[in-house]
Amino acid sequence: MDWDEVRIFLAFAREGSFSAAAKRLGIQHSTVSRRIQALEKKLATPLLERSASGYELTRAGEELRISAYRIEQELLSFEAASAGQSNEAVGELRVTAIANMASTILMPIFARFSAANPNIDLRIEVTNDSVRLAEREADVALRQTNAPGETLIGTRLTTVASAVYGSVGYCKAYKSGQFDEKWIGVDCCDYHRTWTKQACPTNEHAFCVDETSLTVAALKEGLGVGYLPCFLGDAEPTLARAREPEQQHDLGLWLLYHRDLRNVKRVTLFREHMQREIKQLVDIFEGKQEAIR
Amino acid sequence: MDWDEVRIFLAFAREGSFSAAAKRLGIQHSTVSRRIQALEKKLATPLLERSASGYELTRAGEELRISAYRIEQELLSFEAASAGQSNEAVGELRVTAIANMASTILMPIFARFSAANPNIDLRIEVTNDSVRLAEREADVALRQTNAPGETLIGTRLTTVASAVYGSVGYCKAYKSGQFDEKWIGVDCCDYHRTWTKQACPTNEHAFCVDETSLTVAALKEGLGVGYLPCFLGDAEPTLARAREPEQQHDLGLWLLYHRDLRNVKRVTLFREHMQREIKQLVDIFEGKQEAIR
DNA sequence: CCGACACTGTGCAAATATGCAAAACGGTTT
DNA sequence: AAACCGTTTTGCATATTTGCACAGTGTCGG
Repeated sequence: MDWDEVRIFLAFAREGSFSAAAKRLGIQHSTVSRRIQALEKKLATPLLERSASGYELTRAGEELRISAYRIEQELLSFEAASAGQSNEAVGELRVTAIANMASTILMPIFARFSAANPNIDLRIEVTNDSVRLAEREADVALRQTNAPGETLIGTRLTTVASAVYGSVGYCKAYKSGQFDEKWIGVDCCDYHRTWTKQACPTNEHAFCVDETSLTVAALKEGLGVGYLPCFLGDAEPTLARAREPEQQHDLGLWLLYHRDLRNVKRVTLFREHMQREIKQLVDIFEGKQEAIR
Repeated sequence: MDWDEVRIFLAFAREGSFSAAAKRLGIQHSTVSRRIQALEKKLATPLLERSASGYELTRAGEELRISAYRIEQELLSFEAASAGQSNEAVGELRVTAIANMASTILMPIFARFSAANPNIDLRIEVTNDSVRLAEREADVALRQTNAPGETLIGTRLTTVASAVYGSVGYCKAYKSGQFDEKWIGVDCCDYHRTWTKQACPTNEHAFCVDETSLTVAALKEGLGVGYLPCFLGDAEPTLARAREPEQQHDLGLWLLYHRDLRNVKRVTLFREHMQREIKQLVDIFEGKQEAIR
């Protein structure tokens, strides 16, 4: 029995299709298909069967999935332990961050880390949906939240304040009482969706976006007002605050990683780097206007 | 990371050399060497280092060995469970038996099982040293013992009686008091060695053998007397009992297998077959002379 | 001290697995 | 019903891995 086929099967069981599994594994779907076939043949047991929508695991397949998961955990924790021992700042470090942050304020920080640690190849990946660090989809996750997962450990880097923004022109006209505020419908994350709903209970939006960068662009066009993290809104000279930030909209910026990685050099280095750098930007994140002017 | 490399590493860690690992895995030693090299490269951690005699595992290697062992257990128990579910009498059944039995009295029984179950490919392997059923070196073991391992389960098929044999001519001459009995030195198993020592405390042997079939041949030549299982000694017309079997020399014949395999069809079938067949041969095994005459 | 032996590393040819592209299939939409 | 999308399967050329043979090295025993 080829143990590597179990790894491939696990990817398939997670993703639900050969194609998706292949994509994650970075191999061809035909290979996934063939190797799972080979596995079934060797075990003399079908592991999956066609169903109405996609595939469904058989009982044996389900059990193998569980076993494979345990094996994965076993190997991941071994890898983490062995990396912790060698204690060298080498290897790959996969960081997942939120799009709007990674492409703006964080990028120079990443760049400096990379320059300071040339032997660590840093891979930044943008993922807005929650990433499964237990399965090591990434080594480190940067997340905005007030309730970080329990099984993960990490640091609260800073507080991210948000406020209501509009274009400079829009805000001026609005404040002089020319018309009611129009809210842009946002669907980029749970927080912004909820806050918008609270601020604009009628839920009437003439314009909707599902991505923070689109919110910025829409606001610039004078289409209305909407929530933005201050570090984004304040950085745009054509935008102005329609309301000042409120504490209830504060979010923690967390740097999270799996317990097993807590002693791995490249992770601790990255954590310390982020803490140092973010500390200098705390005013920007917390929306202290003085920091801008 | 290729999980299959962990499997190969485990074999290496067990056997202590590339060659031996390759032999057990049924692949080339160069492959073992290359894949372990590849594994070390991927982990960026040395797993083994040269030492005075052979290789020695590094700390990381030792940990990987432990992880790999757990993984193996995980997969073996999955395989057993999945085979148990399908409940079909198909697949490979690896039986390990003692040489002198397998080649004589048991062979017709194996043959009948094979004929009755054409979809099970039966592999008989002769191993005198204790086999590790936990690592599934075999599915079923046939062993002579009075203390079967605790972690294994199985059935006591019958009692194997042993007696002292010599050639017909030798026994006749000896019984008529022409000379003292000469003991052949045997080293085929702990039991025979111990018994021989007890019977012949001087430990003076003009002729020594280390295999039961050699004992038979030596006895036939009239070289002396020695212990044989009755089913072997009685089957040889040119041999006669120098002494009758004693109860203290009785051994249990056990059919042993791993707990996980207790519900696997091909194993239960084999067990039942063996029980049925051996029951008919109980007189031969217990050395009841009437059975022969 | 030398030869026999067993083990590991390397070059090359053969076997095997992979990627790629096209075809087949199922489900959904127009 | 037809066209489309995403997915899986299949055939084929290529890339990789494996086995094999040989060379190099260390150990053991005479």
